[in-house]
Amino acid sequence: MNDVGRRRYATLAASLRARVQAGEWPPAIALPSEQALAQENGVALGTMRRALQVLVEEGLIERIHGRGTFVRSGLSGASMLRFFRFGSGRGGVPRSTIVSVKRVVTTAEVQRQLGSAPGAAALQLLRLRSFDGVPCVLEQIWLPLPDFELLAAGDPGDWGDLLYPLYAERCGVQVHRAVDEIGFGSLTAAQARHLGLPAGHPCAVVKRAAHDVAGRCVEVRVTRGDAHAFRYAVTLT
Amino acid sequence: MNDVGRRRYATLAASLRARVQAGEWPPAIALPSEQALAQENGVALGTMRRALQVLVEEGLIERIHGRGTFVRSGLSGASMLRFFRFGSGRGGVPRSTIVSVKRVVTTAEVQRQLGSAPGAAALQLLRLRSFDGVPCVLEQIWLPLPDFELLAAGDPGDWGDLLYPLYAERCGVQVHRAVDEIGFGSLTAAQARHLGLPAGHPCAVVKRAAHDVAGRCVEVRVTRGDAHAFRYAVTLT
DNA sequence: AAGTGGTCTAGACCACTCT
DNA sequence: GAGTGGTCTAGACCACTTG
Repeated sequence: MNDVGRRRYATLAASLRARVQAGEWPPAIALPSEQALAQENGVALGTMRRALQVLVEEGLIERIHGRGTFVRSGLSGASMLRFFRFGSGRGGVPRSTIVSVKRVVTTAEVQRQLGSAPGAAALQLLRLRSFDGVPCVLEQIWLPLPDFELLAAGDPGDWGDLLYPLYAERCGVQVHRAVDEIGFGSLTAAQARHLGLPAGHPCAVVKRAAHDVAGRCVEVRVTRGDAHAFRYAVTLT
Repeated sequence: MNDVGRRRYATLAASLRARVQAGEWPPAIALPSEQALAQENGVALGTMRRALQVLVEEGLIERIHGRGTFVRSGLSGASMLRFFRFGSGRGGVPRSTIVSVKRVVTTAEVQRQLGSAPGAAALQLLRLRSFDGVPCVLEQIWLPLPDFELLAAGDPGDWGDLLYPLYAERCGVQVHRAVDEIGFGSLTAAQARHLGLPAGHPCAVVKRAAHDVAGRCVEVRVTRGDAHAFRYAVTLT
């Protein structure tokens, strides 16, 4: 609890981080100006700027010249399709089809990732994404209940093609950070049927854990697509 | 060529970048101090710091408290093994076996990546890496000639287990940046034989283009390993 | 015009490394 | 102790967005 010897901007950054994670500033309403924050904390303007810069680099907030400083809203460009090259997919948003929605008791593995209690309930979705009617990837998705109770009630037909905006609008859940783990496997007969591929066909498997701004896991997702369509680039420096 | 209206630190950063890429400061000898650079360019210290910070973020230089500012030397942690999970590989450096070395005329694809002229010569290596005598990944490597002429002459037996330090010591080539593109495929009979797997076995394929500090491509590499041992994590924010 | 973040300055003082 | 980068200050001025 003692800050002696600690860099002042780091202390300020920690304090601001806590306030952001506690939801003090909802997305779309600005934080106090750097002037105000500096005064409030009795530090020079440059020091407060430095503290804010830390949170910017963490991806927690964004600063817009002339407008203000804002808590970053949901993830953009998180589509699984970025892992695959499909002939017709010219950057557009692929169609989403919800194959099934059921209330389940999570398996131990999913439970661990969601950080929920043993025997906790979840909503399990099966979702197919396609370009021009051609199925590309198949997704299994688990959402913790009761947070997503409103989705369990609704009609999947009007959910649209993107899930994260849906989570935000209907359930007030903002996905802020995600970790994707890439692996390899082969399709079960049932999975292959949805994708129009032979059973046992090789597939890329992307396991995602998505978290909100406070670090709580709000979605577990397993995506499968044809291994031959998989491509992903990494830059090292 | 005109800097009017441009941010001063960006101009300074560009100037420094050019000098670094021209090789003005070899690795291990320090750049002038920020004081000296600021004075030399007639700007405040903070502005020069900001310019240096740009190059740090680009991964071009690194600053060490109390010692000075240095051009970053070769890539570290660039091992292909980071893409795979093998039972025995507890973080150690795997053994490297050079299967073959030959002088070749590059294919169009490799030529394009190396940025060399049509019909240009290259050195082609075939390399097997193993833990405890168990082969893990197989690599095809192309190196532009005449830059790597000294390797063509030497005995692969004394090359050791790491290539990038070898490139630096024997040929004066520093690998500074690399782009790895991940995909999936299957092994040819010859490839499978080296890895002790059946022909046609699914494999992960990592295609790398490695560049020096000036941006020139100095190595093309294709690495293959058992697809079932592949795993890679990506974080999105 | 008022308010926001971005750039630049000039200087003090601190922390680390080397000799 | 001399020299390096890292932190912090106090303030001027600029560029962008909004009413």
